[in-house]
Amino acid sequence: MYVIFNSVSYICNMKKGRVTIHDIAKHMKLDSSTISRALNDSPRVKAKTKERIRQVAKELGYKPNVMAANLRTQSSKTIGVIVPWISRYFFSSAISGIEEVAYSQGYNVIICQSHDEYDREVTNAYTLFANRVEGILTSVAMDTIKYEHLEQFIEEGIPLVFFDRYAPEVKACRVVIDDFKTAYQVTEHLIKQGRERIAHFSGPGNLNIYKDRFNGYKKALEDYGKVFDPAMVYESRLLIDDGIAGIKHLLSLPDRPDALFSSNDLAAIAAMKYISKHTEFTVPKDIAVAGFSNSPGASIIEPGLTTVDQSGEEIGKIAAKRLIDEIKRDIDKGTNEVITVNSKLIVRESSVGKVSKLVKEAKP
Amino acid sequence: MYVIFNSVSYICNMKKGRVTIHDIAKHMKLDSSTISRALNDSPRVKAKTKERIRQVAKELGYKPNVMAANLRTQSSKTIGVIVPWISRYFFSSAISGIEEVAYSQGYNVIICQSHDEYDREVTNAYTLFANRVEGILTSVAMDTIKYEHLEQFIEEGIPLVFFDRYAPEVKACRVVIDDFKTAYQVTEHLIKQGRERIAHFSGPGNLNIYKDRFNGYKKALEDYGKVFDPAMVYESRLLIDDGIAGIKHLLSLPDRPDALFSSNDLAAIAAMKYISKHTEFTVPKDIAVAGFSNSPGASIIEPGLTTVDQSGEEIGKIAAKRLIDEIKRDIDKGTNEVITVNSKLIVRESSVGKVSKLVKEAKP
DNA sequence: AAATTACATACAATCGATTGTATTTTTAAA
DNA sequence: TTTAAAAATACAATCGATTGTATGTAATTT
Repeated sequence: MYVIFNSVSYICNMKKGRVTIHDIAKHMKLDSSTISRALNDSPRVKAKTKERIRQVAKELGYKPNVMAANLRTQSSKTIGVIVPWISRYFFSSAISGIEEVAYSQGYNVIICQSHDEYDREVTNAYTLFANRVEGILTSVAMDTIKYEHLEQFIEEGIPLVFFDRYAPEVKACRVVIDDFKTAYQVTEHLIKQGRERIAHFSGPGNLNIYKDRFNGYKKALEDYGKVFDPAMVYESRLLIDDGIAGIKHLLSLPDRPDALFSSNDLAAIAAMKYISKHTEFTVPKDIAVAGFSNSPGASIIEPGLTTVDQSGEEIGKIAAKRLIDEIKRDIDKGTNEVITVNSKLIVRESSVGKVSKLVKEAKP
Repeated sequence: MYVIFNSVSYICNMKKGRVTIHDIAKHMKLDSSTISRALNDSPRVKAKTKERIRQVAKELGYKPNVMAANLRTQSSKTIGVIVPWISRYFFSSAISGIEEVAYSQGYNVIICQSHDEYDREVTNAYTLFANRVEGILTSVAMDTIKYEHLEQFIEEGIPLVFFDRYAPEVKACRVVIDDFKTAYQVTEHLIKQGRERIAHFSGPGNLNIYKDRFNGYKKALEDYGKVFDPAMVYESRLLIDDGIAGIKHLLSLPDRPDALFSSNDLAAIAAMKYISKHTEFTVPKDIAVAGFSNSPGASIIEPGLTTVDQSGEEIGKIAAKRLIDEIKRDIDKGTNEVITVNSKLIVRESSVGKVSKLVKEAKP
């Protein structure tokens, strides 16, 4: 019979030098491999021994060092995420969904933000690579027009899944909503409310989502026999100031719009705020407004903002599931598959009702 | 002279087996230790050799494996963050600030969410420990009343810094705003607008921030000679439904309030929405409303919500700086130091102006 | 009781980098 | 030219776990 517990207290007092399986092994006069197998519940260790080992491990305050395990097993159990801004509602909810799925499957998540800048995105990609992430989830920066930093992952066999904003050139799965279709529906809705001159806030043309939304908008106009007027399109980065500048510009035109479809909620809300504070127009009477994304602000503003519901959480979850699937199955990588997540038009008061007389008068 | 580049293409084609310093060493007929030193710019390697090594490393597509380096150096260059919800604006902006500082100092950030549940917080803490994070930043869950899972870090010499919500029992630095003082100011402001019956939405009593805000509210009432009426305090988890239920309840009282100070914006906005949609009262005429945190919605809602500006980004940055300081200096750990970040009352229309006649009449 | 099998555990290499010490090469001084 | 000192590089152990192989012991079969 061994008496092994009397030195336990001594070991526990050792501050820095964490307890390793070798310490346990020494204490129990066993080999570290047996400890490892026991703690991993291998059938190669007797049940009774396992129990004893677990007991001692607990008493010694053993905590596994996953870094060591990962090095040995050549797996990091980590996935990397690059988003433009963590604090944007859409992205933070996507991250929330990603984290949810990842943790349930034993993966850690390392998060980086590109601040919508290409250079930072490249640095982030490098960091994630050095950390040997097993997969990447990303929504590309507004500034990104080269993609080698993303392609390197695919070349090395590390799966990559885009969500929301993707790089068409890169052969990777993408989880998106049908931007074209939903933008079409938004525009159609505005047309059906009797609007004649529908303006559009668009984002940087290199991003698919904005291109698609623009195309959906344009197609709807054409299908319903409205003239498409380039002067009605205001392209920007869709920040608050852009929304203000955009609406200011559009309302100053001789032939001003009677509706606005913004490619995101942020700019739409900024525009609405500007209209109600600094102009004599009212929403929706004089100008109907619709946004995109259904951010929390859309249901707070008065009148409620018509927008497109796009659940970041759901998109994040689906993207994470797909990524982990690719990691685990170790196949199917590099397919260009497109996963389309449901999105739907949410009609609120900002776009409903007949256009006001004012607009008609303003026309020639 | 060596001719070493002709086999490079062969190596580059090797998919899985990543290039290591040993591969470079073999190719250059050098020792891996020299490669390591060269890539780390050690003075022990000749400048010319370094240049050659860097060149070959690049050609072979070498990417360092930080996991291996970390294991050897006993450092993970990673800090862990546990927040209740990533998608809450305050937390996502705090994370944004944390990430900002961390990356500038070469640290990665692993993020977990507790969903405001104790059990998940414990699991998260365990995961972060296993990943050998060098420090922890956390804002504790609403449900947390035991703290061993946090204390273990301090016991093991891993610095921990609280931000926003802290555990008073745990001997760790905390980065907070002066909740008592600002809550006092909010209440004072409402009193100065001539409000007589000020209600309060409070959060779970085990969380310092809500306790402090409540105490600030109470103290202001006392200082200004108002009676403190427990019936005017509604305690909840401050979610949207809680805000609705709370205002419903308060307005149904025989002696209803003429002002509301909510411990967060979410519930305040929910209450305002309820008031304008389902009652005959108006804000601020019949009931003034103030919130806490200055979330984006506060400036979107009409009338604008009076609230307290509390920059998540700044708090996150300061907390991260402090944590990294503790990690690096390897001293000063376990001090109970409190770092107070500026916060200030933002007065908007929701609380300004004289109280309406209606209220006076309702009084005895 | 001898031989065979199954079971439990030990040994040793390995993952990819870092780092103290030893050795070789180069340079400078005698 | 010989030798000492300095510079450049090689050797080898290490971080903490995992895992294929070897070894020893107990259980089973003949």
